[in-house]
Amino acid sequence: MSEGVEWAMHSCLNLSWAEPGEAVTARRLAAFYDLPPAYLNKQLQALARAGILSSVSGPRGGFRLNRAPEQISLLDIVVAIEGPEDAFRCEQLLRKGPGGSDDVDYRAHCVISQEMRAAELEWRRALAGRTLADVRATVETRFPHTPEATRDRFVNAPT
Amino acid sequence: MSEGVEWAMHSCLNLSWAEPGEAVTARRLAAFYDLPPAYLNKQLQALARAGILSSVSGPRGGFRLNRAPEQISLLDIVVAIEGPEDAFRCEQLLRKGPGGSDDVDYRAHCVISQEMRAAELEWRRALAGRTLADVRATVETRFPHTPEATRDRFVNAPT
DNA sequence: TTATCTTGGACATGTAATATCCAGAATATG
DNA sequence: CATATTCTGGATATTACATGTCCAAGATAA
Ligand code: SF4
Ligand code: SF4
Repeated sequence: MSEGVEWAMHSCLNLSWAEPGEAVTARRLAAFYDLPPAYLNKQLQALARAGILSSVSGPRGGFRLNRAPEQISLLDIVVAIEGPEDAFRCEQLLRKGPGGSDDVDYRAHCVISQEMRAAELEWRRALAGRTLADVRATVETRFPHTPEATRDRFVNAPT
Repeated sequence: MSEGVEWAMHSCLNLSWAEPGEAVTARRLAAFYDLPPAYLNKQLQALARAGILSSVSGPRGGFRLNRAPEQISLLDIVVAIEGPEDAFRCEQLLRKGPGGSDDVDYRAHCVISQEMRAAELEWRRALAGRTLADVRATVETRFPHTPEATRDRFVNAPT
């Protein structure tokens, strides 16, 4: 899994603590963890294309959450960055095996493929059941100062 | 996930149909799906190191299953090839965040990390619950000629 | 009008997966 | 014993992809 998923998770979480209606620059989000701004910007664009963030050009522009944190599942974020493909790659080996044919889609019949897909489905189900709001609530319970500290950092950006 | 997982799954499955006590050459296993023999050999070595296969040097040597198919879970195979690391990489971003410290292991505290780990645990649980014997039984039900065809291919190797 | 900021493409870099090769060790067979 | 076979493991090459940078164009607040 690409590192961008972790960046996206943290950026979305931080955005959920921004002042309502305020957009945050890619530069400021990157400065938060000393990440490469241009590259993080690409991840934010992907989140925007997925409808998780909305973007605003120009001065006072930046990114903000496009939905309520209750409506953003962790799976949404993962899929926005990683794409919808399964991690297990079925290259349809059976086509080259005995009695294999190019005309058959073995992904539909192959038992191995089905088992691997079933397992990934469990993974997706777990991620789909947790939202950004869940994560935010847990963090706020454990570290009550985090929302204020995050907003502070948005205002007094070091870079 | 690396392609070797798929190769390993198929090779273990094919080995489960070999004559009992008979070892199968890496070359023959590779010829099955026209895979690069030297590279597949590396995957088979990994399976052997993991105790899933046993290897025999010399003439009439090769690989065979080291345990009954009922004792080989799909997770065993995946871990043997991919390693035990989680797919989600926690780079401990919080260390560079506000109030971060190099002395703290944030993987233990971070909510994001915990959620991602919980999801992967579901994935592992699903894979650990299915064995090579399950897969083999399903294949034999759907395609009864497969065991015989596989043994045939072991004997009359094209390459 | 100007400075800011996103967009998206082009491009450079780095790293890991993929693939090949070879010398050495093990071993069945004659 | 001699030989052919096969695994072992390290070195190396190749390729694919993730990572990172840069720039020109468009949008917009002030
Ligand atoms: S058996 Fe399954 S995993 Fe293997 S090639 Fe066929 S569809 Fe793919
Ligand atoms: S919040 Fe979690 S995922 Fe992010 S850096 Fe900390 S431990 Fe890692």
